[in-house]
Amino acid sequence: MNWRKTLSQSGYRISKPRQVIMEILTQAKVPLTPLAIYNQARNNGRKIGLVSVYRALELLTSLGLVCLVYANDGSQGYMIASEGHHHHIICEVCEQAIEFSGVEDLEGLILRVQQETGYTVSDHFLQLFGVCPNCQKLL
Amino acid sequence: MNWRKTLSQSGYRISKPRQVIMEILTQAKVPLTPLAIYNQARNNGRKIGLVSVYRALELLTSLGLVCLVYANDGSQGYMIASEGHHHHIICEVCEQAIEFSGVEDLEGLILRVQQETGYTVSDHFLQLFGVCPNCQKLL
DNA sequence: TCCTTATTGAAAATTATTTTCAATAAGGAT
DNA sequence: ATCCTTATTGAAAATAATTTTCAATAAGGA
Repeated sequence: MNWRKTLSQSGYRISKPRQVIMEILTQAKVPLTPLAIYNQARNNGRKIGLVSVYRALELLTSLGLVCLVYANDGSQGYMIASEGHHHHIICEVCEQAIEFSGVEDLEGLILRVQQETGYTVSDHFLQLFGVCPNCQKLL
Repeated sequence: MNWRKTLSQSGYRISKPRQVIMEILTQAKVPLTPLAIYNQARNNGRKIGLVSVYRALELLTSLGLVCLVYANDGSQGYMIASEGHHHHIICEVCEQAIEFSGVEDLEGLILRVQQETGYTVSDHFLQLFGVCPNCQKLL
């Protein structure tokens, strides 16, 4: 299902700022902050307000169309999200981030932690950090 | 190695604010924001500045004595860290967070992702979310 | 095309974080 | 124990990030 349908079917409108933001995030290679998205839109001649960026990101994230990733230093950025549960691996040199899937690989760990801690586990967040193929060549 | 030694051996002083912060974090059950730490110190009659809290947290985190965890909503808090690499599981009801270890369980996943993506993986961040034993009873 | 109302965006308000700098205190040297 | 050096503190100011407010706009069903 594409993001336009997801928005409509949830009762939200396909507004200009939302379109611009989805376009930018779709093409982005690295996670972007709200301000970065705003600046990029401006540079492309698309006039949108920073407030709308904040609001749209909140909405899009809640719908699972966009997701928040964390740099190793704790700073945050937004990326486009594909359907289903994914994780990200981020290059520590160029920041380029890509998705990977693999919830199954965590099953064992989750079961063990549930037994050891008594917690029930309902969700998880995993991110890998490393060096992307391109930056490996340059080093 | 205790935190005092870690600080000294790295050339840092055991100052009052750092002691207060380590005390508070050691006793804390939930991750605390800089402001929360500051307020708690104040309430206990320990007069420290908020700026020092920010500075100390940055230092302590860089030394691995304290670590940053993320709530499911993206908000951040600090927790005491034990030695070695650990992960956290956070209760979505009461926010209580505890550590668990288990880097080994990720080996397989990491190897697979390295092959699939071409990235080399050097670090990772994992957090689980769920309900703690106590909150399970109350539900 | 009209009409309803979700959404926008500018400005103001609030909150979070960082910088500056003189005063203080940690801890090695004496 | 006291002195001395300098890392560290904390108040205030500066900056940055985020949220609120509200009148104007525009999305999309009728």
